[in-house]
Amino acid sequence: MEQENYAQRVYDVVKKIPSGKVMTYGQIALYLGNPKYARRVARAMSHAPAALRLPCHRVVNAGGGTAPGWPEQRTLLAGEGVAFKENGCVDIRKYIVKMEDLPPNMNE
DNA sequence: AAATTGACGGTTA
DNA sequence: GTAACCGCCAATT
Repeated sequence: MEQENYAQRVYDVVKKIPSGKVMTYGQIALYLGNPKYARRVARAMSHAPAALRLPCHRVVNAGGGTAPGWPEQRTLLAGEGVAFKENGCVDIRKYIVKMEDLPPNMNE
């Protein structure tokens, strides 16, 4: 199970997401060099150990929809200052942040 | 080895 | 602007 190396990259990026901002799985996947690895990132998050303190609550899908089975994610984001639409989706248009805006990765 | 599922994305209708 | 379909990759059964 060495593939977790990829998940590690995801964790590293997610860890750098600033408060009050959000990122999409596709954006992270693209950053890792694979535009269609969105699902892989999602799966990695589901397996993401809480010990890593990953702010996975700042990670949402392309539609700004929060993770199913994890309703408190919205509460966490709300605590970060992120606004939500009536449909329960995050205003990614306003809170999305690019990895270019994140601190430099000194892993590669 | 094959089939099914899943914290998804993008395109077409 | 919303709804539905297909496509992608990996892990699990």
